[in-house]
Amino acid sequence: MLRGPRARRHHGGRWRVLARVERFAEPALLLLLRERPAHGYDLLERLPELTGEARVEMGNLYRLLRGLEEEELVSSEWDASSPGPAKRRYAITPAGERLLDHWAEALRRSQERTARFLARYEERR
Amino acid sequence: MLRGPRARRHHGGRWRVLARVERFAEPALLLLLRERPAHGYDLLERLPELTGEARVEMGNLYRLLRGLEEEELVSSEWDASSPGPAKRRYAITPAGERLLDHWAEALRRSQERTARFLARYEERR
DNA sequence: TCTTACATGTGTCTTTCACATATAGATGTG
DNA sequence: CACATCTATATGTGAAAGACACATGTAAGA
Repeated sequence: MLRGPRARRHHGGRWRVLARVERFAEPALLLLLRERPAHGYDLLERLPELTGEARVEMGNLYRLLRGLEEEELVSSEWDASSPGPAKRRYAITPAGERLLDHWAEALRRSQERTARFLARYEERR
Repeated sequence: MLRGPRARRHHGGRWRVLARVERFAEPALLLLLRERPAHGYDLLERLPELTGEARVEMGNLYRLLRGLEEEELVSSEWDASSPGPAKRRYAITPAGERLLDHWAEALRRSQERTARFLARYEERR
């Protein structure tokens, strides 16, 4: 129950807690794409700037990108211009920008909840 | 992909984003129990003080409490003193308090990550 | 030639969580 | 008394997100 990907056993019989925001990869991708269009591998390398220690797994990233495209939150096309393996270049859509705005609001509310939690935690530490 | 329990369809064909912290019910329970021992139903009513709009579902709460007890993060005993249906009174253990401390640290790191995200979001809004 | 970096994917299992349902004692209301 | 409601604790089940492993192909460099 406490085991698993988000709270892993770790040397010394303690649980490693990450306290990640659910589906944080999604707003992170949208934010990176709002700054500039990019392809998947590029996003994979830039994501840790936003997600930190909690890396996004490669396979899931590409699935997430295709999911976002199905929802018309991003668009993509094969980029034949540059050399090397074929790459798909993604760009954010207006609907994607609106969703990012909603994420930002939700993240602000999340910040407030967590701040209240931490204040209450410190109260009688 | 964007559907489901955490991002629900909502009037007007838009996705409601909640941005909750994963497994937040766990530190919330530990914090409430550190303040004073309580039984499940009592915790169920007090949890919204910490979780806000994101309610904890009853069935999952009792499962979570038993899971925490298996890990010896809380202890419990049947409370025959008060009238009404039998209730199980939970208390936090020293291991539970240590885990709560780890959650607090993780939540602070989460706050910083989210703050960086929001700052970057505002940058070129 | 062989390895490594770049680039995009699929298969599959576990964990978390939502939603529905079951059980039972106590209390109030017609 | 019958019936509903509140208190209290559970189980069953299915969907979504994510971890981990693997597959495929191009290109550059040792």
